[in-house]
Amino acid sequence: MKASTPEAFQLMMEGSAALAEMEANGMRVDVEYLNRAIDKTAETIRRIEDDLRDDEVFQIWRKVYGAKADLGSREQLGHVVFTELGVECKTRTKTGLPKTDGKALEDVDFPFVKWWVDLKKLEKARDTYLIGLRNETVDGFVHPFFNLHLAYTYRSSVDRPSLQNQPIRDPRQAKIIRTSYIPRSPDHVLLEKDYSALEFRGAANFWKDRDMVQYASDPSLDIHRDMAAECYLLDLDNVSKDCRGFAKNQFVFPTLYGSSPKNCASNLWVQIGRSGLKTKAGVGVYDHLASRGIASAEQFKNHIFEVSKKFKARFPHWDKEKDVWWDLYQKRGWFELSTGFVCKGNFSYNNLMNTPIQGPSFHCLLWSIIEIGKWLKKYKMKTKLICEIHDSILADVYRPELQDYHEVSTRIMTEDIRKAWPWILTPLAVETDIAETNWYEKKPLLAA
DNA sequence: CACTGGAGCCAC
DNA sequence: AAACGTGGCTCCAGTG
Repeated sequence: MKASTPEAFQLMMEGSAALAEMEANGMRVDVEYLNRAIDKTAETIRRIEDDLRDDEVFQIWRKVYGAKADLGSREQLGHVVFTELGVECKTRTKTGLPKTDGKALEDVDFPFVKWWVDLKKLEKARDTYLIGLRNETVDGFVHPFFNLHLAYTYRSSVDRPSLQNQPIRDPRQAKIIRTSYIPRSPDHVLLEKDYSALEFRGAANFWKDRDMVQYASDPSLDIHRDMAAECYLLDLDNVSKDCRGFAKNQFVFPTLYGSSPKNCASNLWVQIGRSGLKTKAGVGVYDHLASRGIASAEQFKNHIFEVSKKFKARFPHWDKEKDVWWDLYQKRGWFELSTGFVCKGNFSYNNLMNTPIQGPSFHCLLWSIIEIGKWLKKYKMKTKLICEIHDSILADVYRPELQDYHEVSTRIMTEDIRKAWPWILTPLAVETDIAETNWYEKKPLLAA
């Protein structure tokens, strides 16, 4: 048996108390808006359902299933699309049925199917987010549970409802849902601070790879941009925002967390077509790659194998240490995080790559929440912490305290923490958003 | 009627 | 040899 350290114990105890306070504070909900949004979304859903029932595809659907025809059934949709309509089925579920997820349906040309997918999105918005929120709202506030004891990486989770997965990438979903969350009074504003590149810095700090630390410290360096340049064979100044984004999420992080070059290559290649990816100069990436001699998935795969080799050569200490780290765990059966938590039990290789990054990264945030909470209490401030989302803290800030809160919270998150935890080798930085009316309207806080 | 696992989708 | 990770929530379909 191996116990966690006193430091980890203390972080867990103080963290639990700080998160309990967050729960008690709660987040203000615009209930009137919420009710209106539910009605409006329901109306849109009804309209789409009516149109779908009038579509000739649904006549076929009805012919097959009769009275049992159900627009909500994926199994029925899969049969209609991939058998009755004769669309080629490229992917199947574990149980052998045609897959009917967004990816499988995006290339199906029938307008019926596009609207069906849209219908599902709206139902998700209404059922999971809007109604889910209303069910948990009492007297205009929602008080979700913040857990420290559920994720085995010692990350947090939130439930009833989760506020850590509120839509933000799809602008329509984001607007419908995030408009519901508002400051607790006209004297307050929402202020959200998130750590910049927390997990890449976490990787550098854990592996202590000199070159990784360098990348995570020098603002003029950008690993995602550089890897985009290598993956797509671009000059650095020809890397578009999307190219960088795909390199980040389909090469750099997957590689750090144990994915194979083969998988990275396959995902990157498909994504070029799916997104219509272009270079900064506006050239299609398939065309660009073809002009550099890479015209097939097979050639691209071989290319990404080379990129992968160079990535390892770029960070040789990481490349060596990750296997030492895995071997040690296999020998002892447990491993310890930078923040003192001891993890024992069955972990996969990929768990061993991910947990020491994801856990302590969140612990940086947790430490900051604790210290900001202490400071708010010490000075009897009216500002309240109301939510955290892995690398960000949401505060309901009393307007007269805005400047103080902004300065002190940033200092705690970026400077004080490094004095407490010398294992953090890289600088830390935060970005701040402010929302005067509701969470959807948040925008970068302009320097005062 | 309650419960469960699969499938899917939302976030970081 | 190869392997991206962590969560919550909903509906459907099947079971008891």
